Amino acid sequence: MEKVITIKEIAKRLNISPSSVSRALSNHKSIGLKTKTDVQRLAKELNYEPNQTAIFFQQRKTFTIGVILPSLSEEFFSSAISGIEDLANENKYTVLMGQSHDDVEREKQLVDTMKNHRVDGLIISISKNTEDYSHFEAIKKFGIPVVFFDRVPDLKDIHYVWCNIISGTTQAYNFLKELGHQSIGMINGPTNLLASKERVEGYKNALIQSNLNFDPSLIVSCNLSTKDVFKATEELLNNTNKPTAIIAFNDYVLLDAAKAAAKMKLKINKDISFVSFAHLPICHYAAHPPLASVDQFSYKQGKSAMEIMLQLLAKDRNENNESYIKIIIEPKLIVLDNTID
Amino acid sequence: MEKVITIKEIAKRLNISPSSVSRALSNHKSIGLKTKTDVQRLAKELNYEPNQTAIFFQQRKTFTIGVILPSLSEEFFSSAISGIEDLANENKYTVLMGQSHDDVEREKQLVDTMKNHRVDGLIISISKNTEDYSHFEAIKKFGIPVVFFDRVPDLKDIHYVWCNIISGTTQAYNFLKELGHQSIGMINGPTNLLASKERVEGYKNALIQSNLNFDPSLIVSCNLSTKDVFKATEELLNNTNKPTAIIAFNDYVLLDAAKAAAKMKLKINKDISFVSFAHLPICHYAAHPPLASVDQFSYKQGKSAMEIMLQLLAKDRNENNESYIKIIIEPKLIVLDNTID
DNA sequence: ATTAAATACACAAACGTTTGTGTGATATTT
DNA sequence: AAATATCACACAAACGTTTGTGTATTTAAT
Repeated sequence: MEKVITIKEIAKRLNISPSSVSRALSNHKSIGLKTKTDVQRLAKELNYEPNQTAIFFQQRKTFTIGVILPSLSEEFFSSAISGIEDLANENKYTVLMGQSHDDVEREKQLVDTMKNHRVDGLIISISKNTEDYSHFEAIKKFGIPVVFFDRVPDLKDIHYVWCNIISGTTQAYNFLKELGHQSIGMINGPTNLLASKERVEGYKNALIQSNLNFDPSLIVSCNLSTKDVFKATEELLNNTNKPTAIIAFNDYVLLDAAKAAAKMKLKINKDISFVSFAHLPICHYAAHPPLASVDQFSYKQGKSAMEIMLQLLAKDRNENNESYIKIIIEPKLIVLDNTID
Repeated sequence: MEKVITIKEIAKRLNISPSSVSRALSNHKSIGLKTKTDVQRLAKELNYEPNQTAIFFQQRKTFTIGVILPSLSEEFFSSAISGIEDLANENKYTVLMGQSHDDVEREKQLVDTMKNHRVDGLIISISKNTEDYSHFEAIKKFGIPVVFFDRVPDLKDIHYVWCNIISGTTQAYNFLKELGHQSIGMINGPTNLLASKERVEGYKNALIQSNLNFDPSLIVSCNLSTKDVFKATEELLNNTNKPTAIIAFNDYVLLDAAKAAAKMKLKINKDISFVSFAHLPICHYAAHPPLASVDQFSYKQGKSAMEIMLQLLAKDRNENNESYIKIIIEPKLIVLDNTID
């Protein structure tokens, strides 16, 4: 544990002032060539490392982006954070990460921590139970820009990245319809999520396009837990208007739903077919893969969120930012090659 | 964007000194009751938030733990980081996260960033290609403790958490042997990884226990990519001493290996059986699940790494820490219930 | 030769907080 | 009543860096 080298120390050893050392290191023109090389040589020799905490403090900027998401174990989010991180790193930013685990209290506490750490910005995908948004207001008032992605609150005055679930669901529906399915069910997510609302909207849109009537019993909601998915699947399959195909909220839901269907002695892809959302790698290894999965481009969503953030960061803090940046990403239905290999 | 409230500002408004405000806020005994309540009331009213960057700087402590891992998309690591984060949060620490993507240069750069950010400690699972450890030496010299986990360099003078792969592999071998398998192959990972070396050791141990001879052709290495796994699988299955069971480096390798075997018209779990490592949830949904998977308790590994870190952080920085903490976690072979449902 | 401009540096303040020390005013002890 | 202890606060320094301003010395321009 050697003594940590500071600018002051270098200054003392060379008998010059700290300000000159600072300027020499940053190649300021007002420093003479000899002094410059002297300083730079000694700095390297002593293994000088600038104390970022001092710089952060002095510059009122931490080059840190807070990222809060529900859970990294969902591949969607781990992929999204990669998008954020990659772009962040390219721009000298680092990621301060926190998982809410869909716990509102923890989310609030994390926002608070981020605020105290003086992150330069916050990118967040909210917990599925979050309905009070005051903690975001608080951090915004503090001058820290907030960008939402994927799990976005239903508010007007926010920046966000959002995948066009409506069109994705319509695509999914039409895909199944063209395969000849007449009765198409849907296992949806928690009703308070915009993601769920838009799936319903996309579903209905497809019906309207085809001049079909809406049967509410074909859509069931669940809280995404395995148990609830099982229940939802059974409910759908026992429905009087029994679907021959189901649109699952995402790939995880699909896996459980297919399992449930198999347990009911149904042949997957024969008696009952599935389409889901996310298009995770697991689709290619699953016992019961979906016919297709709607790719929501998680990496791109993360990257886009960071793009918005960089724009906001470039802005003058005092500008009146009455405008909000919203990026809509078009999802893509990926038909899987399920030639069982 | 209101003016940010500082201690100085509060002091000015109350006509007292900043030091008194500071002490009042931290409930120092030398401050009178009236002043204390006055300060605390005004602080709340003005929405005062302590500037952590200033505190970090002043206290030479950031309450931030750097975590570098190869890739969050591997569930093993996303689970491990959850273990780290949970324990960190309980102790007022936050996680600064970075992914190396198995790129040595990026790993080095991340270590450097962490160093500059003055993280209080670094927890890392190294890239699979890392063979030069000088960047870790550098950050250690800087007084920042480093704890390794799972992907650990083969060095003596380090703190680490490590899963007893040797015993795990022996367990896996014996499990297959008791099922009657005579010729058991192994698809191993990159040879420079300790994880790979120990798998070989565990494999050999099992042989010795059973008084069997070692056939080197039954172990093939791969770089974990899908393509390489396919190649390795084919090599094993075309071997003159053809295995009836294969121990895969991990569940991802298993998925590709099973796919490769299926492509070769082999019946999984009949012509060829698998055991793997990690025991990811995907095992329960896979088209070709392994008979068993060795759980390496990733969450626990992460948590243990953070435990070591907390111990190191509690130590006096100037103590001579010639002792190194090593935690070995016993893995557990989980036999899967593959009654196809 | 005189003045102006450029060079190369030093000085000092500031960022917001914590903490050691100093100091009057009460309160307590003898 | 004098000496001492306690209280409640103010003052100042420090953490390491950046940056605006001041100032000798040198160089260039007239």
